[in-house]
Amino acid sequence: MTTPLQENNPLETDLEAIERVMLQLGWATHRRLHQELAEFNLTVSQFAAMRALQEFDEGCSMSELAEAARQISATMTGIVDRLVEREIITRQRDPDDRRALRVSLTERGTGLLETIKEKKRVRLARFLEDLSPTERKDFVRMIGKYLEVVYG
Amino acid sequence: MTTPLQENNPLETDLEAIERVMLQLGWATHRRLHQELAEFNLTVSQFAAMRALQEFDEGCSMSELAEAARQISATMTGIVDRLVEREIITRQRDPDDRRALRVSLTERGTGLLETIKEKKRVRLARFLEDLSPTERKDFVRMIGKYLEVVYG
DNA sequence: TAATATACTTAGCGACACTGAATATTTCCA
DNA sequence: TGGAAATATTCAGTGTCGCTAAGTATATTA
Repeated sequence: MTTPLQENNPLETDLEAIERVMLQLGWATHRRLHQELAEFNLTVSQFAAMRALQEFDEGCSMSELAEAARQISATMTGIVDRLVEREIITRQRDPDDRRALRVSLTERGTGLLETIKEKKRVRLARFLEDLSPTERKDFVRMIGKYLEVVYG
Repeated sequence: MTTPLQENNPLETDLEAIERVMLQLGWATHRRLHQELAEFNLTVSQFAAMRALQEFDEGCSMSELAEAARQISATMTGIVDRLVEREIITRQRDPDDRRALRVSLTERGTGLLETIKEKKRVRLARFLEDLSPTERKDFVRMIGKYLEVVYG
């Protein structure tokens, strides 16, 4: 079926372990976030859009937002529709290029985002307490490298 | 708005960095997987169910599967419906408890799962090459701890 | 054996996420 | 300048989630 696992090949065993743990991490993270966000009546995609938007100081276009949140713009239209309706973000014609729209977080949206992030920080802090300063640095570095190599 | 970032408090800065990188990891992982699975006409939830199923040697009940894949059973019914239709898994009455069902991967399902995992391993191997054996061990250990502490 | 508990499904709703086509605006170039 | 091509976005349609509430069938127990 697949290449048999070589007991004495460390690369092979590490690979199995990391594959397993990363898949688990990905799914667990997503499901947990989905459930946490339900409390705020937000979906994971909406949250991702809000986070992406926060990275742009002056707002951005629909296509920029779609790219940052890894969506195609047709999908983003619906997500933005619902966030605009709830006054979490705004969407206005760009005066310079009247084909485009400029999207930004409202004050209310920014506040909501911070509330949610604050809740996550509490759990995260418990994890960090168990790591030494060096381990913390290494963790960030390794995750960063993982993102870079595996997700370009 | 939120507590200002203390430049000289290492825990605080690490927390920001990890919060950022983990949110990014969660969303990037999910979106990438979503797109990769499209090639196989599978959704992320279907893949999660298949992976969960693989952990049970003798198959499992619908409720066990739902719990392992972090779904409620009503949702799992639909996911399983579609996988059964495509002969990726089977669902049969449990002879011992006729309320329950036993779900298992078919041979075809197992093969499909391995094909997908194999593709992921290629990218993962590139990441592992850049890490020392010690770093690899630390990585697995830290992700494991993260999962345990943050997602219980 | 009747009440209760368990295992699972159905129905219905809102939100994705995709494709393909339509619309409006801008840019490019002959 | 005038029209084709490129760009930015939306709309329509389809299938899958993921949830709640309500229903069916089987098992347990008082």
